[in-house]
Amino acid sequence: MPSKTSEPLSKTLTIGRLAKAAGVGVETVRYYQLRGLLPVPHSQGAYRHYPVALGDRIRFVKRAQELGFSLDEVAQLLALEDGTERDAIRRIANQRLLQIQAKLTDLARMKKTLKQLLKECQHTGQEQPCPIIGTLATAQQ
Amino acid sequence: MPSKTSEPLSKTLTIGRLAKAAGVGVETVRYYQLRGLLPVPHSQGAYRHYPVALGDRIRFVKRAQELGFSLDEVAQLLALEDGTERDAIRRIANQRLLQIQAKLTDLARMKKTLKQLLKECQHTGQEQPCPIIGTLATAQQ
DNA sequence: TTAAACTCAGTACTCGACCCCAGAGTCAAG
DNA sequence: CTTGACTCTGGGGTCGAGTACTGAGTTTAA
Repeated sequence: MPSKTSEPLSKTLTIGRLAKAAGVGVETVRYYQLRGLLPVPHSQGAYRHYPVALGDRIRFVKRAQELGFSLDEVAQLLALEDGTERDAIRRIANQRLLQIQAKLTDLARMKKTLKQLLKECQHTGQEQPCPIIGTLATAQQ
Repeated sequence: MPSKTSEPLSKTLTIGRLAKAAGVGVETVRYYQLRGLLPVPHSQGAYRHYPVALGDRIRFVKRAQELGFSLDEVAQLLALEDGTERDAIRRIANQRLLQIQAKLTDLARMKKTLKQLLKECQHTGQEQPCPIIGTLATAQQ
């Protein structure tokens, strides 16, 4: 029996513990539930009780956000999880895929530019004002 | 003499023309000026007059934004332009480079996962709920 | 059993990046 | 010199993604 705190046998967490486990605030968990990113928890008693697995879900949301997805978009990604409405879901996933590809392309170009910039910046004299940098501001077709 | 409208000989634009040229609203131009993304224009008279070249600058800002840079970060990138403080500037550029690289890596993994997901989703039966998708939510280390 | 810690719903506030509006002033074409 | 398009400052609103707070109720560990 591993218990510093008595959890209700089935592996669920109160909102605070889930939040802590996922590294977010309780407000965020509530907000995500409101936004449909987390299922409505089956509360026995007055408090929400979330399956522990939702910690991963929350972390997934966070990661997707960092990659520039909005919560609505993340919700669509997560809709994949239930497996109903397969075809609609596949369309969405395909869109996201294209979107990701576009971002990758852009970022790659950005990286190249910046790298080039840095290299040339290191090779020009201290006093003339880094002429390549005009490139940065202009040559971004 | 190419003139439908008489601009003051030196190549400057009023805020409206600059905005239109750059594909943004005048409010955005003013806001950017406020945020230090555009130099304070040397106004002869009561109106701002911007060098035409700033259109490129604005477009650069927009593109960088799409790549997930905040205006503050873009301001740092633009600080590259004057060429003073080379070393500080190089540090910033290097940070951005790392940041971009990290995003690229993440996005690439995301793409792979999603692709895999789609493939498997197409191959599993209609009724069992796409078991790989758990992967999406959990296996994103 | 009681006090500390937690949770509830709801509202309000924040922050970034703008957008919109009012009322006044300015510019330049006819 | 007038007219209409443009610009000015200043203030407010919006939207997304939360964070903070309030006053009440609930658990749970001592």
